[in-house]
Amino acid sequence: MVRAPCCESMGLKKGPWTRDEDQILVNYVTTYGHDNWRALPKLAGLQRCGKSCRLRWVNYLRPDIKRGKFTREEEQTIIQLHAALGNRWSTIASQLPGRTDNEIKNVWHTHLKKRVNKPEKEYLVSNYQHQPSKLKEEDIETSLIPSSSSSKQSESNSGNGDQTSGSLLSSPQHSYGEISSVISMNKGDMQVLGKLEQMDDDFWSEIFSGERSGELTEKDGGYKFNMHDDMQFWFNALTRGDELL
DNA sequence: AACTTCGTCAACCGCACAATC
DNA sequence: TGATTGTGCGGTTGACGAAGT
Repeated sequence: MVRAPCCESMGLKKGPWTRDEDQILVNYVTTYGHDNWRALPKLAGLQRCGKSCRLRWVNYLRPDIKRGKFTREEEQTIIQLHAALGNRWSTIASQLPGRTDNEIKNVWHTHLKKRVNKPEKEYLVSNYQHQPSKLKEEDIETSLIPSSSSSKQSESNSGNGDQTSGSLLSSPQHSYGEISSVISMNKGDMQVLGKLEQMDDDFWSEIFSGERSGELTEKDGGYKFNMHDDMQFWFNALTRGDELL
C-alpha cells in the first residue's frame, strides 16, 4: 500500500497546536463537519495534515470531551475492561463518555498499570480486612473486600452518586486488585472477549454488585475469590460463547 | 540554586483495514 | 481483482513541570 506523504515532507506544520489553529479547526468543523479529514486542513486554511487535525479534534477540541481527573468509577471501568479486552483503547473509551482512547491509554500507563500489575495475583490476593496483620500499606488499594468504612468513603469520594454502593466495583479503596482478580479468570478466552465488547457499564455493575458477586475464602496464605451462582452463570455462559445480549 | 529524575500528557508514527476506483 | 485512498487504532516519543537530591 502506498503511504500518504508525511506532514513534514509536504511542508506542513507539526508539534503543539496554537490557539489560532484550534479556533480555525473548531470553526470549520462546527460549520462544515468533518466528512473528509484529508481535505479538511486545506479547506480550513490550516498548515496541518488531516491526520493531525482529526487527532486534535477527537482528543482535545470535541465539545463533548470531559476534561480533568478520572473518577474512581472511571478508573475501575478502565481496569476491568482492560483486564477483559487488553489494549483496545477505543473500545474501552466507548464505555466512558467524554473520554478519549488517548487519554485512557495515558491514564493506564501512568497510573493504573502499576496498581494492577501484581503478577502472582490471579485468584489470590495478599490482604483481607479481617486479617489486618497481613496488610501492607501498598496493598490496601488492592484489597478484594470493601470494608464498611471504605464503603462510606466511596460515597464521599465518588461525587457521582453511588449506584452500586457496597459492591466490589464501587469501593474506591478496593478497586484495582479486586477487578483484576475477577477478570483474570477470563483472560485469554477469546469467546468471552467477544461478548465483553458488547456490554455496557450497567451490565458490569450488575455482575459485580453486592451479594451477587462472590466471596473470599482463605487459601495458601492468600484469599481466593469464589463466584456466586449468578456470577458463575455469566462467566460460564460467556466462556461457552452463549448469545446473551 | 543548579542539576537530575520522574510523571504526565499531547502529539506523532506506522500499521491495518475498509471503502473506493 | 488488485491498486489506491482515507481513516482509525495502538505504540511510542518528547516537551514540560514537579519533585527530589
